[in-house]
Amino acid sequence: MPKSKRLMELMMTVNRKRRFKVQELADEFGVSKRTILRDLQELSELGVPLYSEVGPHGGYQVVRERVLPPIAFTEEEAVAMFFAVHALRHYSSLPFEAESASALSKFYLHMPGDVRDRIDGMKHRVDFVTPTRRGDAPCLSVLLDAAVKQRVLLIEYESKDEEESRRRIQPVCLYAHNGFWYCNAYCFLREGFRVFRCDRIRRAEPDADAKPLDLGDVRLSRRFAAEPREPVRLRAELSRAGVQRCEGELWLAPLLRVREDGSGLIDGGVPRGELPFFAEFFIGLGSEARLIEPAELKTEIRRRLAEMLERYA
Amino acid sequence: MPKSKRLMELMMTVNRKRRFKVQELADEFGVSKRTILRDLQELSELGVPLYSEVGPHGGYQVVRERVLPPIAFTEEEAVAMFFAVHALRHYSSLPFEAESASALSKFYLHMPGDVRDRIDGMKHRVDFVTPTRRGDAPCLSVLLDAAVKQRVLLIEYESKDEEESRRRIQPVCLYAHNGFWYCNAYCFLREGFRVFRCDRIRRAEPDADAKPLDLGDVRLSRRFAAEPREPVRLRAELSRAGVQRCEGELWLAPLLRVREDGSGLIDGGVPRGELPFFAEFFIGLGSEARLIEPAELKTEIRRRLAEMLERYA
DNA sequence: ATAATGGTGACAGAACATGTCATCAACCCA
DNA sequence: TGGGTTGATGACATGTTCTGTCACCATTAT
Repeated sequence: MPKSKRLMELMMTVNRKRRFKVQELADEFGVSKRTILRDLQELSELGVPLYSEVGPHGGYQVVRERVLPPIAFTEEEAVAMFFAVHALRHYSSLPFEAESASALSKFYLHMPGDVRDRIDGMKHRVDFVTPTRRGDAPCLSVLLDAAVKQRVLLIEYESKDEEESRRRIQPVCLYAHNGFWYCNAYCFLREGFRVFRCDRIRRAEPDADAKPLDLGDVRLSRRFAAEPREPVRLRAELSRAGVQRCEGELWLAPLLRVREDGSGLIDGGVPRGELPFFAEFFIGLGSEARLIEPAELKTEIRRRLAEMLERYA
Repeated sequence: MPKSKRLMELMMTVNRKRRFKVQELADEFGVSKRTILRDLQELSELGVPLYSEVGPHGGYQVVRERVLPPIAFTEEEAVAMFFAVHALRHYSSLPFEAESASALSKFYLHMPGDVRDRIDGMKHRVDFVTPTRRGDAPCLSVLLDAAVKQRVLLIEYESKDEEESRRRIQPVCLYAHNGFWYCNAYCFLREGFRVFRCDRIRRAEPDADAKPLDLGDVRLSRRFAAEPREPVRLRAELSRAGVQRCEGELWLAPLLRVREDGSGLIDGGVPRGELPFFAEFFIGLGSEARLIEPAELKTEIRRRLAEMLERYA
């Protein structure tokens, strides 16, 4: 086998088995220990973070992150990666922030000057508008990791009404909406699914003792929702423009039905406690929505409208 | 020079000068033509898209995109790239869509199985909510390109009121907001800066004849705005919650002032034609905003509130 | 102490890369 | 048409690099 190919395969092998001995690889590749040693040194020079210990039970290790074999990207692909990461820059906290930065700087370093200019030019010409929020969400990575691996976390949460509580949760998924990060999770304290705002989670750490539930295929599906307490049936007709505005609201998705002609309707149970919120929401929709029930929501809306009329008198 | 190094340098050289002859490179690297030919063949096999023509004035070319020298990424960096691109998936049209996809598939191919699993797991666990809109914006790449290079485009635009028009524009910047793409541009027809919704731009092609203006440092700055026709002074007080909601609205940014305590005010000129829109907006803000002037906006708001009261009676 | 492990240097021989040459095939231009 | 330019390919001797072997050192767990 030519040396170049061997180096590639060596890199892959080394990444697969994170610990190994020189003799092992020598046998595997059918070359001498000496050659493997020389190869490993070259890999080191190429950036693979190798670490070795002598003595019995010693051996080589790939330290920290494993490395992918070198990949040749086209300039356009590199630009696309810049674009994608650039698009997210308004999110104050993101998982993988450091990693994106280091990946981009690798691209940047290997790029000829004119492509750099192109990218620098683009940075000022394109943007994704997202409301910038003050709140940092320091625990995002922990939450995401727990969601992927389905582990239980012990968190300190400061809820809307500023009560602080400690509870065990098992994250299901994370989503960013309107500048905030939210986490859908099973809450062992409330014994049901709840949504947490990530910037209100002060601390989060894995709870190794707690047994995770089998949440099977509960995932990102938007139909995921807590069973409301004291449910009230909400029904409303939406014009086409009304549908468009409602489609942007994640929490509304389970209730929303869109007809072929673009109009639609809202139908489903909502917790009675949320009625004030819905009042505001329907006022915002103006004449794009026609509320059918519940009557008490109509009353609330009338009350607010009257109040506003007075303010604007 | 060892062969491996020579191949690297050859790749860079070949990328710099997009057209070259074998003899040139042979002289430059101090090896024979035969060797260069063999090397070029290897580069080809490594994925560099080379194309050659025989005969006088023939020679080699790097076809289509140029290729970066192979870069070794860590697994975490690859995952970060997946994350960034995944975040954008709800945008139905994006510049560099194809390129992102091909870059990701390169990462994916070179990844050991467990990382693939991790990424596949993550895909269902994290999301960025953006309203999905129906309208495609087929011309995004052209617009972005024109913005970066400051070229004039000839576009067919279908404005709100469904009039179709052809006009020359010089794009300044692009931004995505709330699921739609917008393009700030100087409009030669209206002789001023205008904002175009990209999905309403049916066609766009470079107009080589037209002389671009020197728009110098007009860039993404949010303060960029057309001088309103028939300006009317708009003033309003905002509570803290009101400020938070207004911060999400790009078009409002030039008028918005935030105080230290989190409250704020809106102050500035707006076109009279936009008043109906503002009426709706202020109704949506409910009691989080207190409108000071203009009086005619107050009247309009009262009218709408009364109308809604009637609807909800 | 002993054995297991990594690390280094020297050197002959094996494997590979290179240069030279010959030949062919397109293609342009006069 | 013919001569010049350029790429493409094969053969082979030669030169360079890579590899295996061996000898030896250093470190450390048992």
